[in-house]
Amino acid sequence: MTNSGKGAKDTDPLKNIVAHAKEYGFVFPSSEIYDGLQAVYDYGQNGVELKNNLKRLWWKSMVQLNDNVVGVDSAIFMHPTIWKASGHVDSFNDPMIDNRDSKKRYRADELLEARIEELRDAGNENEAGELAASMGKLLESEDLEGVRDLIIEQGIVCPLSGTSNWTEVRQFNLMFSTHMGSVSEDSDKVYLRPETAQGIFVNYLNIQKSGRKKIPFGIAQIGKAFRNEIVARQFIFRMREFEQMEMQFFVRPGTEMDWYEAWMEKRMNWHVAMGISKDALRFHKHEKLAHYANAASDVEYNFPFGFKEVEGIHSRTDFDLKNHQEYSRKKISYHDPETNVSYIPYVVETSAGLDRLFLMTLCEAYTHEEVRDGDNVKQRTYLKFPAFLAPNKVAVFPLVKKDGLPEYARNIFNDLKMDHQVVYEEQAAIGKRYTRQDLIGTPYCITVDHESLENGTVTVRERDSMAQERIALDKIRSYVEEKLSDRNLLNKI
RNA sequence: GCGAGAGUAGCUCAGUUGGUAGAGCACGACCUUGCCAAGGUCGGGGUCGCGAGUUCGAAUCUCGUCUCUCGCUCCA
Repeated sequence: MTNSGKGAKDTDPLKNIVAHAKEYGFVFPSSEIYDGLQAVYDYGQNGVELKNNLKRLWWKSMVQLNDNVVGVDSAIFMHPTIWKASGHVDSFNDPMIDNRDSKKRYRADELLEARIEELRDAGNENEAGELAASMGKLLESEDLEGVRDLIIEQGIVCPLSGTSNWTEVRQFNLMFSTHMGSVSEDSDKVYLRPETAQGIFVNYLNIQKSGRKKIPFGIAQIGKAFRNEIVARQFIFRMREFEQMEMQFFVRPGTEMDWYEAWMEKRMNWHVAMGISKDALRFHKHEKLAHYANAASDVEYNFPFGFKEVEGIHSRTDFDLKNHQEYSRKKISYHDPETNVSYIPYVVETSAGLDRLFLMTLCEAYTHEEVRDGDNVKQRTYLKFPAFLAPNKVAVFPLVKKDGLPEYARNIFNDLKMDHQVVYEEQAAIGKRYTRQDLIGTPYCITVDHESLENGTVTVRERDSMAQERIALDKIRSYVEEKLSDRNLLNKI
């Protein structure tokens, strides 16, 4: 059935995955009955389970299994000055203007800057100064119409089309803002955080002191962040509201490159442990570094639309803590008992996009293959999640809906659901029920048949191989426990 | 935001030159079968993305609008 329909659907794997995600309760467009909201998505009944499992395994790997990493959960609203200290206020606000003929978009201030440079080169120092002054004034007062008038007045043309057929100037503010308090005034303006990292930095002192942490140590956080992207596309890859899983590791200056390398390796191992094939993963080293970093690499996954970033490992130096010390005027230095020296710690960050990990997991799991059944060739679609990530761990079926099999199966279901996310189903033929579970990636199906009533055994059917084995009733709980364990995998990271 | 394409049932799609909607699958009930989506009977579900206009009459023509896809653009 998946192969019917338009050719375009078959040649675009992402389309199949998006359709599958919606049809089987993983991801829905937000507010869909109101025609949706661009670049916002909701996680459905199966999606939320998968997402929670990813969070749990990240947290376990980062916090529970690292003696020197602790967690935090900071608020989304933060003091507005934090975003000045972090550099977001300056670099997330740009006035943009489009040329209608070339369809090219430019930063309005950069067009004027270029003009000022021209004037300077031509020796018109006075004119250049005047222009710079009026531009500064207009930008300061956010007079965007004035900026446009100035561009036209200066006869600035698009280098491509050579025309001055400009649209109006629009302010692209990548941070969402709202007002705190019921009276809207500029002084009450607060932002929805564009990253979770700052919530860690501003709590550094609290945690270091209350937890008596010694460097090196890390603080981990999972939480929502918001960016008003100009264009948000590619399903849940780039959303306006997204969830980050970040860890900031505080180290002695000069040791940051060792930690940077160590965390790169650890994080890559984690992705592999989550069932992602090594061939589909790679590091991308940043050549052009952001203002805060002295080294940066991305973990990239080979999505249907190419290798794209899923996690960044950045050496952030002391940029953030130093700026917070300056803006807050609170001393943020650490006295190192080993070296007897005080310093502002350096930071190595691991920053994963949870929604991107979700999409990566889904892409990796989505399997469509042809299965021989005698002379027939059948299509089979299933989600090959590792068992510990699957939304539902086990499905319990009675082979038929009579002869006391449903009651027997329900007892097993009621027992297993105390420890795991388990589903029970008795509708439709057994084969159809197996297929339904394949489509949402349930790794094990337990079926109660007539033999169960006689000798107290049930069949366990494994999703990928479709192979069945008989298990005694009193062994089921430990059997499932062992199959779902992440112990051996996380141990190796 | 610009350009191009698209929007009919949960999904995939029909719907002929305008005459107020169909199929398959899915879903529900009952019967039958009983280990890999394929039996039978019956049934629920759509103001054809939304809003105007033309017309006696619009899923179909026109305009606007929203959403999606692709390409530009942007991307800590």
